[in-house]
Amino acid sequence: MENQDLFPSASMSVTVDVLLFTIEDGKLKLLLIRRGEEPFDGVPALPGVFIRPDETPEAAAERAIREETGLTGIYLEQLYTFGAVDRDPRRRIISIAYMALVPRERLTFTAGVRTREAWLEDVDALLQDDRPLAFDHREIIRTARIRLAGKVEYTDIAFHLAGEKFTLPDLQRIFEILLGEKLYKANFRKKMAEKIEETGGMLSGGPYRPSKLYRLKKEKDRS
Amino acid sequence: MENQDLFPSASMSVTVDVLLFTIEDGKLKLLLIRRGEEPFDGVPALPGVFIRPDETPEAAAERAIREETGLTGIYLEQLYTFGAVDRDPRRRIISIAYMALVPRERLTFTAGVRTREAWLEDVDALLQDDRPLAFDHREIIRTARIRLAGKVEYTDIAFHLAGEKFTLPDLQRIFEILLGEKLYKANFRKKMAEKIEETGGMLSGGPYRPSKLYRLKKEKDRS
DNA sequence: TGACAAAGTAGTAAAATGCTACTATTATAA
DNA sequence: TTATAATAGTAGCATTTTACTACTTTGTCA
Repeated sequence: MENQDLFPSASMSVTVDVLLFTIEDGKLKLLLIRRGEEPFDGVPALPGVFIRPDETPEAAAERAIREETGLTGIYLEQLYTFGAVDRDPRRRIISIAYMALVPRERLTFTAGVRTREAWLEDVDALLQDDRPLAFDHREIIRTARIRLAGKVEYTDIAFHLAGEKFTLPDLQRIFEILLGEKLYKANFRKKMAEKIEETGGMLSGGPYRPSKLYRLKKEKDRS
Repeated sequence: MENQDLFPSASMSVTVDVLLFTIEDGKLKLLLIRRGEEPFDGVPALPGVFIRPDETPEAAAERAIREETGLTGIYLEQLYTFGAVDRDPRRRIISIAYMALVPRERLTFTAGVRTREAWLEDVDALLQDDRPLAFDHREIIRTARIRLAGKVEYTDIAFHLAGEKFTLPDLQRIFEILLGEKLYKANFRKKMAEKIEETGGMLSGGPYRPSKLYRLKKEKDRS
């Protein structure tokens, strides 16, 4: 990389795009904004910022989230770097995409300073139809959706979409939404057993039998 | 991303680093080069190039490989993008790392035009000791090693380290090297059965019983 | 007090995995 | 020509995980 080259000083703009996911109404949703300038003025897009010279990509992603939602300290992971030569019609831009996961109850958002509006969009519905999205953002979203489904199986990523305390039925719904398939209750509970612990509390308020509240165990406390 | 920003025209250098893996002498090995200029002149490093303005990151990775080995058309996948502010002592550089996998028999290499020498290094041994490596290349290698072990389990990535035709004992060795653990022969064969098909040929030449040659089935032909 | 409906548990068949031990095949040496 | 070494390949069983059904429990609300 830092190898020399025929064009050693060639430089380009680098941006960060953020895919902020949450679960709402039993659906996986994603924060979109309406662009407030060219190109793609008025078109839905992912929130994003240029990386500043003194800023890591991750810090830039955090800044993008903060600008759009006011939130800090939410779970972030790098997705992929998109670098097609013509992905921006004006000039060469390379963009590092980050996925952010947040429980719905922590999430608030308004239009950013330079953004017309912001809203949550049903991801799977969005990927079905062919509404226009700015740049290559549709491809980025598709990549993220696949990654998310894949990582549910071998990481604890799904827990970032649940709150601090959660019920097992709710947790199961999150897993099912991400995976796109029904799971068996009994087996799901057996598999979760080693990862979670009871808080002692119950979630009443709904009709019918209340469910117990759990929290995610620390990695080290697992059997 | 293509959102406007307070520093909309801030730009930086973007490079690609390549982790070219192969299997040799029962070990996972990686192509390293000795740098031929500052910074880190004379220090081992990953091969890499600056991305040209009219070139995708993937094409740049292919070019880096071609320059060092003469090879084209080998398996490539993006690993991660590294962007610590001080990862290059001179100036801000963001680097996209790519993993390349190639069967040992396809691989030849010599020092590149601007490189002093090139050689294959035992990856796990390298990660044990603390020999100096240029930039954050040690961290990049560590990240790749983990990714590789992880992806063996749920993708066909390991097959890229075997040739077109391979024996099951050889294939099992590749899996074991990547995973870092012994596998049970009988179970391994059952699991591979759906992915592979016999070529009809045998690999003789060794002492003792020859083994059958297989090839990877096309995805669509699998049961 | 009882019905509703979801929370939570039991249990069993089938499939995958962990693990041991066997048989089959070939090259080489005697 | 035969015995032997050593790997290729298979059988088979115990254990664990997964698929799936059906039950019992517990609260709210009429």
